[in-house]
Amino acid sequence: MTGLAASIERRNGVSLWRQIADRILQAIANGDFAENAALPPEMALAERYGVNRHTVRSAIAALVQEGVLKAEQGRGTFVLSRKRLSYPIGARTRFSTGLQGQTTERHIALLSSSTEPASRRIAEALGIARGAAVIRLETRGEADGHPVSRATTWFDAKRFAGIETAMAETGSITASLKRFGINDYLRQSTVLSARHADADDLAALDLQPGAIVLVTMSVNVTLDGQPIQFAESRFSAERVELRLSAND
Amino acid sequence: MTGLAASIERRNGVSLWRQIADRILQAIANGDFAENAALPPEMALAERYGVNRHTVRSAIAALVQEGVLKAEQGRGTFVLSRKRLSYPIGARTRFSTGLQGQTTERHIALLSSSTEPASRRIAEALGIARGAAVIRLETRGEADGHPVSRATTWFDAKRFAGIETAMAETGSITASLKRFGINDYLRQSTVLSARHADADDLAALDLQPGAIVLVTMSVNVTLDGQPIQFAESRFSAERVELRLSAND
DNA sequence: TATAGTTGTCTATATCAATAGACAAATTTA
DNA sequence: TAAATTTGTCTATTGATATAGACAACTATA
Repeated sequence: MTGLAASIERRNGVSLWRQIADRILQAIANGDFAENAALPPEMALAERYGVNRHTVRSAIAALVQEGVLKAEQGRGTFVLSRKRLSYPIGARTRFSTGLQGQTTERHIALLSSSTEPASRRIAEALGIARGAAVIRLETRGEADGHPVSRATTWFDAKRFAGIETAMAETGSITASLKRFGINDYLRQSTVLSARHADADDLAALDLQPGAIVLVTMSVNVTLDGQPIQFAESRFSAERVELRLSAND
Repeated sequence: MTGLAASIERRNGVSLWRQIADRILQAIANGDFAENAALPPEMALAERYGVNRHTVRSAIAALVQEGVLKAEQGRGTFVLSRKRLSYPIGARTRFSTGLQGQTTERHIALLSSSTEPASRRIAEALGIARGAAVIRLETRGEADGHPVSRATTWFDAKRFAGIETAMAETGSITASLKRFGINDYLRQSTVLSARHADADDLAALDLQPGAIVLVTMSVNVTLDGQPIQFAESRFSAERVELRLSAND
């Protein structure tokens, strides 16, 4: 709400430069800076946060490294990257259609797949016996070549044998399910949480350590309520916001 | 998914002990430990994360300070606190009814209120002129005496003059709106994001520095679609998860 | 062309974070 | 009771984090 303001805490296990970098990222994501706009000078930021100029420089260096900012000696420091993508969540959520108008190209890349026995949680969600075989897909959602989400998805192995091939070929869950005779489906429930990104998230989403991910756990069902898919998706909180609409 | 596993990153501005503390909190919130269950011994944790025992001890010390763990010399370290509250988000979300069954007592405390000119964003959300007077309420949602959420809410000052008094008296948005002739309302839209808690969040939600908050920005409307309220709410990601149901 | 404003680099110092090892203190188990 | 297990305390060392100050290099502007 207040842009670059909001204060900084000491001795909490998070370094000052990391906290300041987070605040700047937040401000950019909130749209407080236009693209190519100049950041306030280092001395001004140092004063605002009550830290040394070198500490601010560490924060800026990290963001330059990340490709978010560009510093020019004598001129100033400039914002390169854009606002957050707004990702809709609702009963009819689809990865590719959701981002229409915000990006031009999007697809889902299959990173790996395996078959494993269902844990209790997954068995419950899919309505199958605990320990029954499930197919696990590790995927990454990409828009305009940039990673947007990282998901782990489980399907009943009996009903959806070979879905990993369909995913690899089509790059789309919706298209893959069509091959199994499912022409429409709904998102039954979603549980939302947030945490620090782990090593896998960092690599897959091209994040800097310390980044935050939004986590959704969802169940998709056929129109008559039969569960078909359980998924845990991770989104970069810096790059994505989730939007819930009433009419969806 | 994998409980206490998930690895740890170095040189990223977030100290190892803070990262380990976060992982333990996550595992507890996920229900990987029963209440009063023993944490693995310090040496085992140190080995699992590839760090020195003293680093694990720092993480545990922080969580003991927070009241999440209790260490007993010679016996072990034990989990005190419970799973996350599951907070429903949907068209008919209400603070007090949402947590039914999970808590016994809940209300909203009014921290402060003020009148200010509407920013562009708030004017748009409420469908009033930019700069028109709006009432701003700073509130804290509490359940069983523990802080759950911290919210900032804006109302059209013309239509809802004196609503701060109603809030202070009733401790409920729903009850306050009734005094203005609004017997029912819907949540029109919600935008969800996450960030590190700022100083205000830390104080209001009784969090440790470095904690993550889930942020929702929502617009409530009357049944015929007239906007009445714009709100930004912050929830502790450690203590709360947000649940989206299809039939809501 | 000065001058002011800005980022870049260097040196120095103090504190925090992390590692390492040793042993004490308390509890549980054989 | 003795041994094993576990948390608590202490000392020492290293590297990362943060502060402080000075000055160089570059840009825009009066």
